[in-house]
Amino acid sequence: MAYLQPLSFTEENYLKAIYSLSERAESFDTSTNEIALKTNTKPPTVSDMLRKLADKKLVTYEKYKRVQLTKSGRQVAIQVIRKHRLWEVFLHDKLEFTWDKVHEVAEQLEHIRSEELISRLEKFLGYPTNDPHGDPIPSANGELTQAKRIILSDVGEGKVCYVVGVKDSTSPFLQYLQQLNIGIGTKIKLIERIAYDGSLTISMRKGQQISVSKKFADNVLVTV
Amino acid sequence: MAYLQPLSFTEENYLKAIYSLSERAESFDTSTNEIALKTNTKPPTVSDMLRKLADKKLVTYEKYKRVQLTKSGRQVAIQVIRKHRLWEVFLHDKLEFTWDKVHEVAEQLEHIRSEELISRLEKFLGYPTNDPHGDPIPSANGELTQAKRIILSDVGEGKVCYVVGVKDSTSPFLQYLQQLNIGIGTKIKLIERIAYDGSLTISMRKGQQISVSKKFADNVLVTV
DNA sequence: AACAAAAGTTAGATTAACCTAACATTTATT
DNA sequence: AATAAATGTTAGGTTAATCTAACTTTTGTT
Repeated sequence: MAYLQPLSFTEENYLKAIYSLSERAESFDTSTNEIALKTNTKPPTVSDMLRKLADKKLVTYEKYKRVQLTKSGRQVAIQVIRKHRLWEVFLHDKLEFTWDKVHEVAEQLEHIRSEELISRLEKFLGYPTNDPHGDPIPSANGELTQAKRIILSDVGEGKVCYVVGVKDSTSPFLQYLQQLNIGIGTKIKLIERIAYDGSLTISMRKGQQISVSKKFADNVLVTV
Repeated sequence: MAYLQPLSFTEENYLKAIYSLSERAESFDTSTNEIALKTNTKPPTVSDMLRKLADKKLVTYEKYKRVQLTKSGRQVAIQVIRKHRLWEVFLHDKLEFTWDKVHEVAEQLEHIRSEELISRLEKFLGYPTNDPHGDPIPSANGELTQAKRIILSDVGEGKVCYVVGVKDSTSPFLQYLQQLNIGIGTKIKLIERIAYDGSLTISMRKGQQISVSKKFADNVLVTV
């Protein structure tokens, strides 16, 4: 559970990668090649690292088999994600970075080592529950409460929902969102669904109605 | 002037160490052993690093001779110091870290690479000119303007001054300051100097008068 | 079931940052 | 000026993280 030696940035990054690859629908493990892809390294490098992480009891791993995080490995990964997301909130809310630029800087900040820093930062930010992309922020003890999120396309006609995130986080999409003045927390009412092409008529704020494509609505995450 | 490859954390730390060792009264250079001392390494490690930094034109260095920063080496060092001090202000002013704990965390934060981050942070903090220890914050273009600072002991009777920093930054001293409720910006009026032992009677805020020793007053930096 | 393709590992090198032990140079002192 | 002390460098080794090339195991397909 506790790990004596602090982990290197590199080790933290591998654990984070393994976490995100493992926590997908219906898979609790991942593979050497997938990790290599995600971390921009080559498979042999990953093999070495997996042996090392297994020695430290952070992953369960046997040659030629798929990898899984142990309980402590998962805790480390979640703490890194917690730090990443809190820094993203800071960059977005306080420093006014745009959505599409917070990630890169947070990638660096997430490795700063100081419990006190993170708890003070969290307090300073007002104990946020979601990052600027709508992803939930794990609590200090590693709990991750995920509100039920659906895509905007699946909201019923006449229903009201709140934007909590996006599925696509590429720049063009994020920029379009900004143009439409849609962000985290935006309240949206679904006026009408056009059967022909799945496009939606929605209204926001002062009743201004706009039309958005199905492709767009598939990439906006909301809670009802 | 421009350096193509970004420098490693380690290289930045050596440059910072060389800078602080070089910028002391009457010396514009430093030595292998001093650097080893400052960076907690051994002299051979420093020798290697100096050769490397010399190749990158960040220091002027010849075997067995003393080292000096080049113009671009100095610029790099100053930018690191700028980042360090801005982060210290953030930690102290926004996250309410105590004086004595900001340094350690800032040592890590100072290496985060992002021009935009630093300029936004600076703006967010209100373009501070000094860090929580009173040291001046270099401007984005590397200028360091040092307001005239004198020790509290040298303030004339009846004169008013403002605390801008400390000479001693060990914990016991900083804690004593906190106890007296003296910090950066505190307005102090010097009431009386006792000739016998050099101790001072000062008043702050609502006229509460206290007495402090010469030793104490020698370590408080102020501007009049 | 055979075998090719895909996935994964081992072997052997490389680079950065460090070390100790041994050697070289500079400096300070008699 | 000779020599001891201090300072600095070289040589050779270590560890972490990476790579390519060659090999092995697993998987998927005819």
